[in-house]
Amino acid sequence: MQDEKQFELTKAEMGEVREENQRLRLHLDQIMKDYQTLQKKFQDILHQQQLETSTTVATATKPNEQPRINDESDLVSLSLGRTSSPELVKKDKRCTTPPTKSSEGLGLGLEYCKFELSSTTQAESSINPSPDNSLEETKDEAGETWTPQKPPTPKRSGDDQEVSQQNPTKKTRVSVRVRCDTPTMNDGCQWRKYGQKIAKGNPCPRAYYRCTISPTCPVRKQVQRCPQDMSILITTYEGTHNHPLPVSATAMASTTSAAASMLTSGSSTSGSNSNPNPSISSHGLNFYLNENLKLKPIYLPHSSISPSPSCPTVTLDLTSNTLSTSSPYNYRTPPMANTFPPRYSTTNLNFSSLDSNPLPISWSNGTLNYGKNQMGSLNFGSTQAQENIYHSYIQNKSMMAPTATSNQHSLQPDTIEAATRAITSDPNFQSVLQAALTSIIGGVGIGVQGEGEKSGQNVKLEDTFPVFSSFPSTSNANKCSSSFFNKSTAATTTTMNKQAPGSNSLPFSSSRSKSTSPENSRDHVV
DNA sequence: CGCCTTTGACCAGCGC
DNA sequence: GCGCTGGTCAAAGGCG
Repeated sequence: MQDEKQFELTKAEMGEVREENQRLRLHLDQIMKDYQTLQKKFQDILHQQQLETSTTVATATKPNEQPRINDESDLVSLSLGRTSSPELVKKDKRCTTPPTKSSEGLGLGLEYCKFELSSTTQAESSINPSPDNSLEETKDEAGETWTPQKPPTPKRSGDDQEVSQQNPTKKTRVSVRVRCDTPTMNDGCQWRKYGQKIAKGNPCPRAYYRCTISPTCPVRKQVQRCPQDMSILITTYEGTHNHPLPVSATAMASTTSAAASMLTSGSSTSGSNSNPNPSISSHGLNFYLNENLKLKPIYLPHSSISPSPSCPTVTLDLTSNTLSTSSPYNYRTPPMANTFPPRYSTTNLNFSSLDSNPLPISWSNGTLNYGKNQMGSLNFGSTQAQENIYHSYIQNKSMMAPTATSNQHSLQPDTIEAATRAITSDPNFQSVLQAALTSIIGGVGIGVQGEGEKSGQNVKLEDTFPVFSSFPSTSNANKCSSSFFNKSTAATTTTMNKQAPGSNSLPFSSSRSKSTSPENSRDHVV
């Protein structure tokens, strides 16, 4: 009798297991379907882009480029967003970044394949990030570097033709707001200061830096303190690196590149986007996307740092929200939009923590470090499947870094839905999320972006996030990384990470800033 | 000596 | 046209 009972029980259990198995299978089928759909979509887009840019990139070919990739052991080739298709990488011996149809540049493309090219005539890379970083070299050899405000000179006319066809004045900028008590944010790149100005309305001087990793690199950045909160450092990047990037620089570059890519692709895909307002609030990771001013722009009060009205700007807000509460100003009040005429769309990527997390995120050693308990706020699940996959990744990660995943929230249904729509309707959005996640999680490995793409809808994070155990850290106490946030990081030095050593150039001059309190700039902020 | 920062001058764009 | 402002240049000086 007992045996019979046990047999029945086991039978029932087996039935349940079988049922569950069936469910899982259905689930898997659904995922596979989604994946295939997305993949098809992605390939379509790639195909389209290739068609569109095939005429412009025909010249950028050099047989010796490919081997060079392998030579640079500590340099990483980054191709974000649309550039991450492994298929494309294989196909494209020219090392072209994936063709984009966006007229605005991916501000900080990290492609380096064009590094050695000098004879190509491509559109300005910051305008068109595709295989065209060579342009800078052409320009620079002529003694003219990045001169956004200068009218096109005859020698650039060839290049600018394409640019002007797209948009002559638009240059995507990526502005990163980071809480940082050091003069500059260590993003891994080498910068040389070439100027400093006191911008109107901001008592803190703005410093201008130029990338010095390559003498021909057109990338520049502006560093400025936020007038409302001096602990916030606003770094605005412009241009595209035309050289290999140190590993330590890839995190920031990938994120900014992705952000810029999102800005550019946002306008190009908005028409077909089923969700016209992909504003996602996933427990702390907020994407404020306004496309072509269709949405009410949400400006940061520090818009003064984006000086040129001709530059669409992406703002990555990596500050904690506690700031907002401690400050007399609400940093995300829509009325701020009135202060700055929205000539061009501005995208704010808000990585702030909504809860009052005292640990801000920071760029450390080139890696974006998020405070503990932040991981839980980064859920991009759309369907249960996506959520599960991401959670499984999180869990996976937590095995390696147990402290990183201690606080996981469940997703609000509408949030999930919004995320789903956004992700599934815009492949580029996915790249952005991927890059953001990549950076935030800290194990950044965009170099193997191809793997991530393979996974289709559900980004295979394990493949995309190789641990950067070799991430160089800086010994420069002046940098955010070592002094403020990442106190736990071992301070191993590396020459790659040398950034304005001993820089006291922080646009944060006490002698100049007589009025650094928020009150003094209130009139500017309105 | 080479690289870097500092800083005043210069230039161009923009608004009035 | 003029003044303001942002952005860049380049000489001078500092530092390792």
